[in-house]
Amino acid sequence: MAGIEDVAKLAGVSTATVSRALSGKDHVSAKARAAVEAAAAELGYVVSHSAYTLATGRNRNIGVVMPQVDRWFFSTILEAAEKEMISNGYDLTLYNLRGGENHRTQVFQEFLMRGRVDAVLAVAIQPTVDEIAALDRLGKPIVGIGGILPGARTIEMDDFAAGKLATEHLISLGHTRIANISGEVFTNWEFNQPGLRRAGYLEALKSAGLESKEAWQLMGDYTIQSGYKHAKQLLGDPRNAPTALFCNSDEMAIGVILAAKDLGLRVPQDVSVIGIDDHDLAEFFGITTITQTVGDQATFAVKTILDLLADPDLGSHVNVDENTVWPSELIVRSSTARVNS
Amino acid sequence: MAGIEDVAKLAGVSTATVSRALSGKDHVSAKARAAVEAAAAELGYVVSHSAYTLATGRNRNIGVVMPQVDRWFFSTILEAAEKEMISNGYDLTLYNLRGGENHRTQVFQEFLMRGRVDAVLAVAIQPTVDEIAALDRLGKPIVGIGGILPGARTIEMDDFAAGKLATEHLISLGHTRIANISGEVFTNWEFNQPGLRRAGYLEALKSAGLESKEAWQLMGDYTIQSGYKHAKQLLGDPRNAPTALFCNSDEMAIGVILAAKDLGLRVPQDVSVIGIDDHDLAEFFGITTITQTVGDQATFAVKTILDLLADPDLGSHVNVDENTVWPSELIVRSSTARVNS
DNA sequence: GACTAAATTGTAAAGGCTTTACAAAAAGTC
DNA sequence: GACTTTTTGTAAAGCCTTTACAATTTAGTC
Repeated sequence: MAGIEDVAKLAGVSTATVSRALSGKDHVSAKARAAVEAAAAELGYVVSHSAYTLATGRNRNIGVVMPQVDRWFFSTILEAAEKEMISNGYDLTLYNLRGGENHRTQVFQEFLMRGRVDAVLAVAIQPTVDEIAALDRLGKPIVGIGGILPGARTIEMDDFAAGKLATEHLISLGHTRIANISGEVFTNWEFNQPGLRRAGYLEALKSAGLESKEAWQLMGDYTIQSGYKHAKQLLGDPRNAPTALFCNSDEMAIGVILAAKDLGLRVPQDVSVIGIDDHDLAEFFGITTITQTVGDQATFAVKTILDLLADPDLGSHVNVDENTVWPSELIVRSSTARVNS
Repeated sequence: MAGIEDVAKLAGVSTATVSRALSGKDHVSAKARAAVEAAAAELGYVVSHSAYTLATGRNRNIGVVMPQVDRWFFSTILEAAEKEMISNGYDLTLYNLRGGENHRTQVFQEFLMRGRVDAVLAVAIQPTVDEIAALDRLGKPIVGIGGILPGARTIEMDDFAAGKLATEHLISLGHTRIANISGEVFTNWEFNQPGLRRAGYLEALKSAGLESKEAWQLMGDYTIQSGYKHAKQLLGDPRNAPTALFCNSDEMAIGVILAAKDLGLRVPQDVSVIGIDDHDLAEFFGITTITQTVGDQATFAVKTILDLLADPDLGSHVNVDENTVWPSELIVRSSTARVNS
């Protein structure tokens, strides 16, 4: 393996110049830079990453922590985040917290703190105040997506407002019997996003002087299967059947549409359905939904991290826990219509 | 930040003993080990990962290279691979090659070669012979999923056999008009898996003395939308309508089912559909399919990498390019039935 | 208790780069 | 030609562990 000295020798300069040239610093003549680059290419030299890290304290590596990977929301974020990182020369190290409390602790204690990463992107995960403080002490920025983190910058859609807007849309179409299929929160370190959306739903109903039955407040798990199961149950029950459903995810809305079809109900003539996400499949199924452009959220989050890394002062307790409310808007497609009275 | 010397001082031993104790090595008395652990805990000491890497040459980090993340196949692999790695103390660094040739070159040259990773898991990606050789020279194992890599260990399902089996299943039900919706390969570094499945399909037809029309050989992109579009077109055309479709993915099979429904055709009475994957949704939609247990493939691949890392001799050119044909089997559900003659 | 073998511990070098202060050389300016 | 500015080189310190080897301690045996 060629080292920096070999390159210096071949290029006819000193190691200091090689270092300066290769890391794109000032005070290097064009000629010297070219010679160094040529020599490096010839020898197949690449700087030793660990030596670089040891000397500079920088890893050029960002840790992404999420509760799971194999669902639309998370893999979409990963896709966008990786792209933004790699094009800025940063690696993405993935920490999936699916393994429970022990696993979670291990990740924070052993991996994030050991200085393998320069910063952390927490997706739909709520680190403890202590964990955030510890990272802060190490000078490692942390940015969150999906909820508010005290002591860190965050990006989130307004889940309460989204729940309210979705419900208001249905109310504006004359619906009075409106159900909500929410999501479940399994651990105490995830955000209570389903609760907020549910609250928005209840608020909208209340403002309109409408009621929500107990039977209309369901708990799903974001999947098509779960939307289907609940909708079949609900729409098949003549005493409780609502005329409209607000689902916490587009996937569940798809499940609802399929269930309605199987019951011989037409969407939207007999049942209206609205989701949240603007999932890849939403347009295909004609789902009225509320966008959250998650890929863009991820890109923005990574940009914020890179800014923080470039100028550490930005993070110094001034605007640290600034929360960006991500814009989301209603997209009306063909799954909602005026109630059939 | 506490360093190893601080711990040594507090525990009243040398740095060498601290190192031995903390990395679980032999030749440390129980007393010394306890003292070191107590001191480390008190000071909140964690070993510097970069110094560890510089001293040992090991990163405890495995690079995963894939052409995209936000599709079922890839995110399922990622989920399983991360789990296996983290529980063995390895990090997963993600390299998504979606950005085209330049991006791909950058990843191989700058990231993989720079020694940021100890090994590479290539998913549905075909590195060049040179790239594999370069990694080999650096002593970095590379294991592939999804196709055969000359010079590396690989795991793949037998795509030809799967295509043949799927088609034979349809033939055994009396179908003679069988179409295939294949996949597209966009870059020259991805495996030609669609081609192999198509070849299996053609072989099965040929063996049975059946023909495949040009119109029955379609090119999809693995998505529900694409299955729907092609199926609607095909099933709606009275001259060409097949009685059965073999799809390269379960998602496309779902699209076919939805298209059939929209055309008023019953599945499986009027049209049979078979997919490949055993996707999360396959059971829900009652899709007859061929399993490929991708999560298990990923786990196995990571285990192989860890073995290779533990015992480098294993990789020394003896069985290097051993390919594991991953078992896959037919799961018959309710999307296929005897042809309606 | 002397002697040998085994286990434990310490010392010091190695690993490969970046940084930096200072000095020296080259280039540019009037 | 004197003076300023830019570029380059020198050389050492620093980053923090691991590990080979030597030294020391402990255990075991007769």
